[in-house]
Order: sequence, then structure tokens, then C-alpha cells
Amino acid sequence: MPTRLSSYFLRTLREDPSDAEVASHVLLVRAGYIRRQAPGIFAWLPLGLRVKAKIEAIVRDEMAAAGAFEVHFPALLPKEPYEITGRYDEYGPGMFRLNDRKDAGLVLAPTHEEVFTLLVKDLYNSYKDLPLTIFQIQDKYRDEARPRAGLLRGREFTMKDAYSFDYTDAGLDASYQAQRDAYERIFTRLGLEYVIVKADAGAMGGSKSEEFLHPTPVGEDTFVRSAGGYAANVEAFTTLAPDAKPLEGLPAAEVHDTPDTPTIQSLVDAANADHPRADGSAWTAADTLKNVVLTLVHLDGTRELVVIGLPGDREVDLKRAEVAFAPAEVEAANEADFAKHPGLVKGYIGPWSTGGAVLGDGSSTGIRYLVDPRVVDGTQWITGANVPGEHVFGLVAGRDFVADGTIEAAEVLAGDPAPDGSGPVELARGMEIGHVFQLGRKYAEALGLKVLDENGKLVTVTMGSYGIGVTRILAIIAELNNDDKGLIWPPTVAPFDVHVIATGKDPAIYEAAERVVLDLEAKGLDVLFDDRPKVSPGVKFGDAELIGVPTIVIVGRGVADGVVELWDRRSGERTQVALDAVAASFR
RNA sequence: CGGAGUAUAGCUCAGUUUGGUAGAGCACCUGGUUUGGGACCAGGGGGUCGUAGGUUCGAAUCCUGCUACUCCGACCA
Repeated sequence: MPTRLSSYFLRTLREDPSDAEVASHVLLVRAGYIRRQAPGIFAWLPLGLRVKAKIEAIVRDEMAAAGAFEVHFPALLPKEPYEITGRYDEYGPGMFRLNDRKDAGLVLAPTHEEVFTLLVKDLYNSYKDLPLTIFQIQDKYRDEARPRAGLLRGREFTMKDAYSFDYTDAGLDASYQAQRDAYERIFTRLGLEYVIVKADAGAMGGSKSEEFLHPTPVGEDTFVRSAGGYAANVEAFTTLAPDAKPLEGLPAAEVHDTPDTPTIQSLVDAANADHPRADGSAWTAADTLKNVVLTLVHLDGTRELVVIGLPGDREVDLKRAEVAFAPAEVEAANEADFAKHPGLVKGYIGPWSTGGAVLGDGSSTGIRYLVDPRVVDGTQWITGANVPGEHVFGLVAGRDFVADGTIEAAEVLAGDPAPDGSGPVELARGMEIGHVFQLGRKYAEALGLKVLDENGKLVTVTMGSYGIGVTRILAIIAELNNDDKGLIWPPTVAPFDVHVIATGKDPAIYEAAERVVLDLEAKGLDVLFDDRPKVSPGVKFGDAELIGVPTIVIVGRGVADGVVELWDRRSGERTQVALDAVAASFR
């Protein structure tokens, strides 16, 4: 049976909704696919559900091809499993939490690692049952501080999440690869451009991790890539450190007066004016060692001051710092933090003073001191002397000061060398559409998932976790496929295959349209039939363009001559076809 | 969480400056006309003007508090 617009649950809007900004959001609401329920939470209408189902069908198809089995968990879960793995605390305010009438704690799951692990623990005990990959398509909940851009960043979103279970590392590698391959096929079938980048495992824990990013300027992720094939999320980028240099023969450090130079720029200007370099070349910001004071807020709420030393031509990238210090939160140090450490002279902080070490283990302040990987032994720096208006020149790393370690917290700049030697990187923005992780044994260990191996020995299972954002993908496809008239769905995900419009007052037109619809359905096509009487042609054409079914058949005035028009939504091209040849013109 | 803005009919908005009977277009209902680009005529239903308090003879309009939403930023699949 065709879907008849005269009785379909659909209302299109003539005007843009005032609360929508991006094209996908505006058009999905206007064309009657979704309705906003609360910020970042949407109701799905019949048209929207059809597109969602199309995307899910492709995902299911490839999951089955990859040997994964579908299950379905509740979105509402007890909090205990999340407490056991520590994620109840680590996830922070991003997780929806609630209590039932008995005051038992529940969560709306942001992801389902814990309960999948427990399910397998319940049912499986032997290595013979592995490998196993199971998945679900389920709504996830994350209490985003600021949901935005409609479906692109919501608080409720549909995700396909798969979990693999192996008892050997090689097995995990194979399971991971199978999902990774499936993802490539899924995104290819959906016609979505993607880049696979090295990623940080973040709150999930685990080791190897890659993100599938759709390159777009509006993406929330910054990633780097080199011509030689290296690609990584900036959060996972590792700095290519130069070789250490010999310490012998380097001149002694000298303290100079540098009044009113609290910033790197003012310091460089003063250095060039008053203390030019011996060989005559100019000092630059890269010759200075900037010491940035950060406060770590640990999970138990304690605050720890830490100083990061990095070349003065770079800023600290807070996201990278967060990753480096996870699960602690990172903040800029505030006045109260400084007040507790009078040894820190704002604007003139450095690891060294005439009185000895100022930063690091065993120093006068005892504050943890971590440096950028570029600060290798034998490098010489201009940096604060811990006295107002004074800097030390030629301070040598490894001789005059020793850091407690290195840290990947400096911003990544275009032109930085890729860590694998494949050349300089460029920066680009992308939106995460898939993520594959090797979780390793973190969850299995915490929740006690073990199996007996060939030798009858209990071994802890190793796991992978694999996510695809279904509703986000739907939004991206809508974002990529529209014009000023409305949506233009690719045939693979369109809510219908054909949109038949009957327009005219002659009853023969409607009779002809009914026959066309039957012919099309006989070919196995999903038909949306605009049979609305007393609706003017302009409205029908406008709605068809707004809804965005790829092919539109206009049954109207041509019926008298035995022809109808095929209208390609994307190209706008219209061709005349004989009435009885319409169905044959579809593959 | 910082900054900006908005809140009046189902939707998009005017009215607030200067207090005096609640408005328009679209959508919806009835009847008629119309049918290849968002038609026309006639009639109709629908709003405690976000919320609480205050000023006033009288508040959508002035004052104060609160709340919600949107955008930018921080954060985030």
C-alpha cells in the first residue's frame, strides 16, 4: 500500500523554526521529520523514523556480515556496575542520574560497556565461546552542557554500540579489525567522507583507539594529517622530540634585568634590545621557556598545582592537557592557588633561581614540573628567574634544571612534524561519526569476566568497544544534501523511493496516478503518494522539494496525452515518460 | 560555567519607546470558487501576553526577583 499524503501524519512548516540554526535542523523540522522536545532531545515523526530505519538497516547488514549478534539493553540501568568500574565518578556531570522510589540509584546510560561485560560473564565461561561480538542500536544519554545544532549534538542520540570479547591479544586485534572494516563499508555505503585518525581513549580507558571523522569546518574535533599518511586527533598527537644535545661546553646561564616583561612578547622585545644574542641573530618566542601554572582538580576534589614548561611560541592546549591529566580536571590557576605558593612570581616563573631549584620534586616549592617534549637535555632557554623583573638567559635543560617528566599539553601547530616521520602535518576540523577502541582488560578485570583457556586456566577476557552515531549521521547526511528548497536524500537513505504527485482537477488524472503508484509498488518501490484533493500544485511541488525524495513523478496535465513527468530532485531535471512506461524507467 | 539575546495564538512575528477593549500573516474549521509553482471570497474557532511580586484608577507595555529557550565561548559522540 502506498503512503497517502491525504492521511499521513505529517505537517510541513512554511517558515523556518526560530530555534533552529543549522540547515539539517531547520529542514528536518520544517519537512516534518522531527520535533524538538527539550534542548537536545527530539521526537521522531514517521518520515524521520523511515530515514533512521534505513541507516540502521545498513548498519545491521554490515554488523551481521561482520559476525556480530544484535541484542538490546535498557537505556535505564542501575548505577552499581558503573560504580565498580569507576565511571560513575569519572563521567562527571555528563551522565544523567536518577533515583527510584526506593532511593536506588539509576543512570541513563551514556554507553553500555559494563552491562555487556556482565551479560557475557553471566553466560560464558569457556574460551571455546570466544571470540564474540555483540551489538545493539539504542538511545544514549549525555547531559551536554550545551546541546546545539539540532541532531548534531543532542543529549539523547541513537548509537550502534558493539562490544567484542576475546581471550588473546591477537584475537582482540582481529575483532577490532573486523569492526573497523565494517565501519569503512558502512560509511562508504552511506556516501560519507571519513578520515580514520588515531584517538585518545578518554573516559573509556584502554589502549588502541581510532576515530572516524567526517571532515567538516563545523566539526568539534581538530585533527592533523600529514602527506605521508599520518592522521590523529590533536588530543592523541604525540610530539616528535629532537635529540638531546651534549651539555659540554655550553656557557653558564646569566641572570639579566628585564623590567616590565611579564609577557612573552615583551620579554622577546627586551631581550633583543638589551641583551642581543652573541651571533647577532634575533631572539624569538621559541627561545623562551614559558611556564604555565595549572590547577588539577582530582576526582576527590583536591586541588594540585602543576607547572608546565613549553616553548614560548606555543600555548597550552587545555584539551590536550585534560587528556594528559585524566581523569583529573584542568583549570587555569586562580588567585587563591597562587596565594598558597608565594614562591611563584607571576610573570617571572622559572624552574631555576640563584637560590636553587624552584619547580619540581625536591625544589623550594615542591610543585610538580612537567615540560614539553621539545625541552630536551642540552637545549638553552630564556626563562623567568623567579624575581620580579629578572630572567635567566642560556638556562640549560638537564644541567641547570631537571623536570619531573614530559607532557603532551602544548598546542599542535600546522607544520609540526608527524611523529612517524611522514612529514609536516596540516590541521583540519572533523565531526566524529564512529569510534573504535581496544578496551583491553579494564572492564573485564573490574567486573570479573574470566574464561577457562585451553589449559584449564582462568584468564581475563580482553574487550573492544565500537560506536557509530546513527542520528548524528542522519543529521550530517541532511546537512550535506539540501538546497534552498529543502532536503535531497541520497537514494540509500531516502524515506521513500518515489514521490508521486497527482495534480489537476480531471478525475482521470487521479485514476492514472493510482495506476502509476500500483505499477511502481509492483516493482518493489516505496511510494509516497500526494493524493491530496483541493491542494494547489504549488503546495504539492513545494512539499515534494522540502521532503526530498530523490525522484518525483508528476501526474497531471500530461495525462491527456498519455504522459507523466519524472522529476529528479537533485538535478531539477524533468523528463516526459509515457504513462505505462513509468515503472520501467526505474531500475 | 562566562558573554549576548529572546519569551505575545499551533508556527513566524508586530504591539512595549509614550500604560487606556489582544493584533497580522501562515496554519486550522464551515460554505463556495480554483487546480502546473506555496490561490480567492465569505464566515469562524483559538492567547491567564514565560512566571511571581510591585507601582497605578488602569500594566503585554513601567520596576524587581525568578524561570525557560536561542546564539557565541568553555565543554562535549
